Amino acid sequence: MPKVVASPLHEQVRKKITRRVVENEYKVGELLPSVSALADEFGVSSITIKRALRDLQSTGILRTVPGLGIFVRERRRLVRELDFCFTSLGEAQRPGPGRPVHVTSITRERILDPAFSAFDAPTGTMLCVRSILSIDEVPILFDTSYLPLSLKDKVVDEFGDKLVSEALRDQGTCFRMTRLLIDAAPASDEAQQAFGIPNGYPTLRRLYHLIAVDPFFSVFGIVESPFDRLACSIEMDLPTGKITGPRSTGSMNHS
Amino acid sequence: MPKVVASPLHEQVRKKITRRVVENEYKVGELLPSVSALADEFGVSSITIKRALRDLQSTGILRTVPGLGIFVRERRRLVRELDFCFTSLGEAQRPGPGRPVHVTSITRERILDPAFSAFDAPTGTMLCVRSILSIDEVPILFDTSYLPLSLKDKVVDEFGDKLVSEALRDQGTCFRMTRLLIDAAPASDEAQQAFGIPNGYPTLRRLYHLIAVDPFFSVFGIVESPFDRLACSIEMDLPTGKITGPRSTGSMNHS
DNA sequence: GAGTGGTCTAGACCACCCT
DNA sequence: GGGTGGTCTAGACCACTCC
Repeated sequence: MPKVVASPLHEQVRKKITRRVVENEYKVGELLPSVSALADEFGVSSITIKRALRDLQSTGILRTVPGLGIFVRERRRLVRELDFCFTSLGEAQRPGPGRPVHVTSITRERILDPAFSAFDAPTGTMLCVRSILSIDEVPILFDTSYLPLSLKDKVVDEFGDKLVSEALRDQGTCFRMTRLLIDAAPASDEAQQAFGIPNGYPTLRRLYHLIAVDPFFSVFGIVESPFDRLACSIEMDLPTGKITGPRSTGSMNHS
Repeated sequence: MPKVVASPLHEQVRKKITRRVVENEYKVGELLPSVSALADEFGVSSITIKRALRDLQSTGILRTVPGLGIFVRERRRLVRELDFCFTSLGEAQRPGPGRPVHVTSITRERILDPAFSAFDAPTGTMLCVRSILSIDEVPILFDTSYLPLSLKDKVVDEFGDKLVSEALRDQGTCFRMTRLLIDAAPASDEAQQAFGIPNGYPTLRRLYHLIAVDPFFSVFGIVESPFDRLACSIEMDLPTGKITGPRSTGSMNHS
């Protein structure tokens, strides 16, 4: 007799709820039944329902409002053509009403994230600027830039309405090469706070190393975006291997 | 008087345990103290410890072995230069001892993932081939390819030791363009099974659309990798915006 | 058998929202 | 007040591993 191990209750419940969302039984913007109602319906304890709902947190399909209930979240995502520095967002990033870039901190820190070991990032203390770029009031990018300490006075007045790499370029710093490393990761503590996302939420990251013509000047940094707010696209001709475009500067896209 | 809301116990515990791992107090490969021991030490219930440990699942820093305990996992990751089709892994992917590519299923399916709406993917039934690419016995890529139904007989014998896109190219199919969409996402059910990763685990995804010279022939697909097993890199000259390389064909990297 | 972690439950307390 | 979900606990049961 084959050994059949039933999947855990919270997993069954999670999948049932997921199915109801993707099949539009629970519609976007709608309030889900209360935990106790779901517990009655599924014939399990309310704790198990809570467990299932909590495990759905990282999928981004739900939004819980304290005291009100749990809603089905809209899924809409920005698709951005991968460009040479990748921290810009074209016209959407121009300073203007709404001030899309907000600097959250300027500190002195070492580069600690082990992912930077792929670059040969310096180990000493650097100037660290963190900022949030929003579009239509929605935070999309969380940027952490590491700059030489000497630079502070020169660029600090430009912060507040553009990203560090943009500010430097506008001030005449000439970069000759960009190294990018694209990966995924659970949200950092800072990103959790910046985006209001829960622990473990998947993010798309772009670690960058901007190499200036001045051989002693480099900018390191990392941009994080919640997985459901940004994706990046690339097109290339196959015989040449060269990148086509960038053509469009970012478009909203249901996904 | 400022309102100070203490962070939840499970969050405090989670951060303490995380800190002990990153600061090497709990070393790689080592067994963590048992749940009850941690509960005693932190002065909380064992349930709260379990909760904290479960929330650490998606960070990939722990590995729990049933009946034994919880270990600190080694963090080592493949960094792969982004190339024109992005489903290949250079020499590592050549068929040989160990048979790195394993086809898990060949079915007929529609493309359902809404992320494909960024491409103008067909809505009809297609031939769907899923396969796992491993390196050193470790699964790295989970590929889902969607092909025209007519193609089955022609390529099916090539499956089993290479990815679909590779097999097609080796059979003479000439592609003129690749469209890529890179994003992050929680692991799909299939990826969870293929990689043995828990629900909600962040993955790096590359959706691809290979456009053949034959205007009626297209290949769509998606490659998923756990965030802690693969990252991709890119270098470009800045004045031209052209991609440098690919140079190295993949290297292991602590991160 | 004694240890491990995973599951499931009941029950209590809290903060929040609406009426 | 009565509704919501989030937190924390105690306790029971299970499957697993090692001795």
